[in-house]
Amino acid sequence: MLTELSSHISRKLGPEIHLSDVDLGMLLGGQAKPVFRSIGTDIVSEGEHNSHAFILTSGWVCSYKLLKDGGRQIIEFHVPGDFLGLHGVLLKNANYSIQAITPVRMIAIQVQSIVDAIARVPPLSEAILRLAAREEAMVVEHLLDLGRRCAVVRMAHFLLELGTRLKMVGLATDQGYECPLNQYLLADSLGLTAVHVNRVLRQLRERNLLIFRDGYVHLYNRDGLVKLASFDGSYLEQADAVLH
Amino acid sequence: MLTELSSHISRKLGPEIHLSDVDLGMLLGGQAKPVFRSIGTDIVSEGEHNSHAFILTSGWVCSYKLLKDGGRQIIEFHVPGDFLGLHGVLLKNANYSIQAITPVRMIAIQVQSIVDAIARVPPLSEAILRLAAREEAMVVEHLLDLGRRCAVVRMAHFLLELGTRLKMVGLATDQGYECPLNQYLLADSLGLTAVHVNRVLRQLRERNLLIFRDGYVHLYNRDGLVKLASFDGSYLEQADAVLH
DNA sequence: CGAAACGTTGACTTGTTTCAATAACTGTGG
DNA sequence: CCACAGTTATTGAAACAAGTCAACGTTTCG
Repeated sequence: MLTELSSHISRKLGPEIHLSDVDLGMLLGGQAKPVFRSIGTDIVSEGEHNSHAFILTSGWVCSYKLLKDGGRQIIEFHVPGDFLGLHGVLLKNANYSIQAITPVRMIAIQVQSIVDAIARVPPLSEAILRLAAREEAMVVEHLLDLGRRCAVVRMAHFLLELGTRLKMVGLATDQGYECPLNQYLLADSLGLTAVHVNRVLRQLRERNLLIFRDGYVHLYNRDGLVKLASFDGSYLEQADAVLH
Repeated sequence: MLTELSSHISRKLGPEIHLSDVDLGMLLGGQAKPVFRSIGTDIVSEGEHNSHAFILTSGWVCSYKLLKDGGRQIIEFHVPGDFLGLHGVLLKNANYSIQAITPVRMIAIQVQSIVDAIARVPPLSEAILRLAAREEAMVVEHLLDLGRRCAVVRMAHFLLELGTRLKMVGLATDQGYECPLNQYLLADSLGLTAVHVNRVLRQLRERNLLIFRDGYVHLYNRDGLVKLASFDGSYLEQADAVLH
């Protein structure tokens, strides 16, 4: 049990921070419950306070907010290895929801374990702070997408970021990756309509940059995409670095 | 010295978390240096690692990112009482810059003090985690602005949020507040052009909702604005609440 | 087989940008 | 005290990106 968890956390925290099994035991409070959720299920609901955070071990989820007009904005997609729901623990009420978009397997971590661990295990408190910083760095990058990039560039940047994150956990290569997102999810994430997402994907295909078909993103011309999107993925890695 | 700092931190952390002067001393590592910056000066520069974080005691600053095409996206504006530059301390390299937009006075805090304090003072580590969570909540709200709201609603929501935050530190009333932002800064923040910002402000004025003139935001019809923008500022407050 | 979900395409509308010009205001040096 | 440059605000007209509405094709699954 600890071994599995250890591999996921270690992957996130990078080579410089090593948490002993004792530290992990502290985090878990002696129990690592695996939990399962089916497609469409809410893992965290906006407005509720949560008693658990999660480490995603398989499947994809998204964090999102609903708008008064019925619209939805997806904040981030999360892939295996990601730490979920910390905001629902740290804030009195979660300010956004998290939903499974494929069948999902996670490890649940009790709030009290987290609080105790932060207080008692210095390397862990640093590690969790860094996760929070990295999380914000990703949201900030997403914000740039919406504020200052046109739809085609936005899509290219988004799919490159996703590929980079998946590669970090062994779920992608430079050539491409499996991706369970449909055009409605992409639209909600990029602040576009599904119709326009379709047109944008066609454009990228016709320009021989990438092909997104049958749940697979094929990065046909990765260099061209990187150039088009001015993509620099260093913000994804630096959070795992040492403090000095 | 400690008294001044204490009032600012306490205001941020809310009534439920009390940091003793001993805790604050730990945070400061025995020295609270006041520092000053003039308009346009960068306080944190993207790509650099920082040795200090700051508490803003007077003036306004903004965090932003520059784009390859010369454009700029402002991530947040910060007002007195705000904690700045934590990302430049926690990450190996800051992933966005921070700049003074008025003359600014801050208190500098050494990295090592923060690290030590997190390790040694449990309530402080919780407090800083909450600040991080609140910070992300604000960025998330901003993301909604850009992704799913039209320009007029975006502006209304933005100015209401700003008013709410300023009121929390005694710099605004329900009627309005002093605001040193020009239309170029607003444009960079909202992902619009300055020209369109001008038109949007005119529209809000002609609808008798608010008047933004001569550095003062007059919330002429606050209820109308709240309705227009579906504004709910609870995400600004909840981060300061107790854990249970 | 039929229904539901997802993808694709076209025609039209709308919000926002771009370009351009002018006005008001601020601070500076002669 | 005025002339001047630099910054900010304002407005109009044309161009463009993305949204909306609508229809149809394709796949999946019970």
